[in-house]
Amino acid sequence: MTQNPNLMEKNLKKRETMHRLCAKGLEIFHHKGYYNTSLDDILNELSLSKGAFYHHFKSKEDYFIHIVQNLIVQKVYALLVEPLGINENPLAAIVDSLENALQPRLGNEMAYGFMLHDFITEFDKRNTKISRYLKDVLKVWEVNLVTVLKKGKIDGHISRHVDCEGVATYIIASYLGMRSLLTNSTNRQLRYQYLQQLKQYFNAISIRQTAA
Amino acid sequence: MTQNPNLMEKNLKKRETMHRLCAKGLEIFHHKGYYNTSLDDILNELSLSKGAFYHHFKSKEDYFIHIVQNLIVQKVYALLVEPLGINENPLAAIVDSLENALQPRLGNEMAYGFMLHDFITEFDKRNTKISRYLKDVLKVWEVNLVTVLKKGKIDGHISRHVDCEGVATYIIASYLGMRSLLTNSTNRQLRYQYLQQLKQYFNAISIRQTAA
DNA sequence: ACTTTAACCGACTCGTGGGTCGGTTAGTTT
DNA sequence: AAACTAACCGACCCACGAGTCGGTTAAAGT
Repeated sequence: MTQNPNLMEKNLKKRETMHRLCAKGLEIFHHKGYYNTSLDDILNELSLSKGAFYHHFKSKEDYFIHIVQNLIVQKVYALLVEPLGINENPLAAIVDSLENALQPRLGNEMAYGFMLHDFITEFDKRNTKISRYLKDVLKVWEVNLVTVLKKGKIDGHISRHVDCEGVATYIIASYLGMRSLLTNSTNRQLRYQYLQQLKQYFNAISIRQTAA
Repeated sequence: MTQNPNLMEKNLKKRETMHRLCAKGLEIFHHKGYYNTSLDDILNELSLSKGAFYHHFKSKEDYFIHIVQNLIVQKVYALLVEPLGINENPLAAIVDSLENALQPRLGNEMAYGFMLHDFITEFDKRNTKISRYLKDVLKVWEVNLVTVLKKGKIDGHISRHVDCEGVATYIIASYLGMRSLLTNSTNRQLRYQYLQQLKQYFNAISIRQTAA
């Protein structure tokens, strides 16, 4: 019960190991797929044992849910939600955030930007519990998109007759699909084509700013 | 070597069993996922044995490739390629085909319309051989989309400055993503929103037909 | 110093599922 | 009718991977 510095240190150790497990787990799960990755694959890389793992997590499923709630949520916020507030014009902000999210990340973590979709499709029909957690994360993005779109209407950037929920859905759908097409090929061409067409679409729903 | 009617009959028997296996396999694989379905799951439903299976196919992988090349290709053609030729205006034809493909099919085979995407994401990073076969099928759709889009330009339905490859990519991406969002919920709302926004987008790249 | 406990170890169990193999049956050929 | 063979049977093998459990170590508490 004593809350002295020693206990603190123990907690830190625990947290650090759990974080190492989660980080490496996310990396390998995303690379090879959840069901195609055995715990030993991860534990070997970290020189940890089964015992260590089950000391910290009660199952592989529990483990992955930790990863979703700690790491994946963070990435979605950082890449897709927070950037929405940067530009005063929401459509421009969305284009910027997607362009950035589709960039292959520096280092070896290519296409690391947004793994949510890969996992959603993997767990769909296989593990409804995990699916729900993942869809919740997606919902966060959607809600934020709708919010900035509505604000864009008020601020006169977006045509008043558009259906913000519909637009958000369409953006998400096209982005998810794009991510599917991009796997295997870090294809600059594809990314460029996608962003160009997205802008075309945005033209159709935006209010042209009369220059001067 | 004798090509008499009896041999014919044998071949028919073989073909019939293989077809039953493929059809049921596609149904269950699509429902539960390839890796989540054991051969026994399928064989029990058909009251067939391991021996029968391995008499006709050399492995589970070989089996699935048969399914792709016989059944999935057919469905893609029937649902997404052939309808492109019906309407003289390609954008209208595309909208119609997608609207139809997103309809849940009659009977219990809901969302049966287009399973290609589910499989592509499942095999990505897990089985590159099968992935290639699946991507080839997707490519067929893409090529046909580009063809009708280019024809649409010539016929004066589509603005001359658009990038047909880019448009095809964008259509495919949004459609694949839409399919992801539709799983679990046979959501009429989502489908409607998607088609509305697709039309918005098409407005941006089409040449308005001056009525009268 | 002695005990307790958190963190970790690794051999083990056990269910699952792809693939094998020695059959049996029923129809065909000669 | 005997020999042959395609279609099919189902018990078995074996690898793999999630989860278990009785340890060991090292630091903390007393």
